[in-house]
Amino acid sequence: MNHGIAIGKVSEASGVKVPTIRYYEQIGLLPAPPRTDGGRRTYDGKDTERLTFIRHSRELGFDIDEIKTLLELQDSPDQSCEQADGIAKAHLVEVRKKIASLTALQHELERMVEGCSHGRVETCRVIEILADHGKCRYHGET
Amino acid sequence: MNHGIAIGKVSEASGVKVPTIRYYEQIGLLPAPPRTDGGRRTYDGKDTERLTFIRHSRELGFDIDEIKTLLELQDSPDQSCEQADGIAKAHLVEVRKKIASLTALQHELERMVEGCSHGRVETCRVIEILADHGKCRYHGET
DNA sequence: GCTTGCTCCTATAGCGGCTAGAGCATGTAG
DNA sequence: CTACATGCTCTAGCCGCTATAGGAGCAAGC
Repeated sequence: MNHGIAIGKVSEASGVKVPTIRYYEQIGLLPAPPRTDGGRRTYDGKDTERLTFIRHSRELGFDIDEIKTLLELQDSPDQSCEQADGIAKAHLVEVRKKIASLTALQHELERMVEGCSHGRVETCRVIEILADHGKCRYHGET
Repeated sequence: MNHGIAIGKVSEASGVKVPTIRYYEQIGLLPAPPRTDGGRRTYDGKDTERLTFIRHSRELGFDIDEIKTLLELQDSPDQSCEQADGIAKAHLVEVRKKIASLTALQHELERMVEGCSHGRVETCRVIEILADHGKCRYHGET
């Protein structure tokens, strides 16, 4: 009888790399699964789902702590989804901020690159703007 | 006679924190300055400029290796600025990619949040999409 | 001179989220 | 039975800092 999915299979099915799965177990994001007599981890379908949830959440930029909360919420379906909503909304705000900041950064880089004389470093717009903060229009965060 | 600027002053002038300055020295981004008899670092105007250059470059998202190259270029003004140009251009490409990815992410998050019934977790769109990758339209990187 | 209190010093460890490598044990196909 | 893939643990490394501990230096006021 072959009960339980090996870590490699669960990795393939979920898209989470093997060492990352072990890391998630270590930090308590994924429960420690039962082991075979030989000491190998054996997973089931629930674990695969959980890992897929985690991977997807990470792709969407949620950090581990947020994912922990989201997973706990998923486990109690009768609770209000206010908290999940809140996490997503807060994250959306952060993403919008980052886009705004990166867009300003993009414009500044364009200005640098376009203004470049393609000559000697002495007259290079790129170096010039980096050296003199006053010549730069970007004052945000990356 | 008080020759040399103390690390605190250079920090204030450049906007780079004191431990970060020491860190930059450690990794060879900033040359080790002379010391007082008591063993304190003494900087000059050039160092302040260099640190400002570094800070500004970091704000624009360049990594330490790129900054090393840019600083070397700045020190040899007669060279062609092709390389500086290249670094800036490559970085611009990365920034544009990131913006595109974050914009897709933003839309997906909006869809999640807007679709939320604000009821129980069981019917929560946020949790639902995270659990089922197929329901998500975002398939990029953050 | 002496004390107060600020700045500075080194050295080490930690952050997040993994990833890589060493050196073994186990499971499986031919 | 043997080869080889896959698994195991443990440790260290990545980036760019930041924080903490435990001291030493130095200027100003008394």
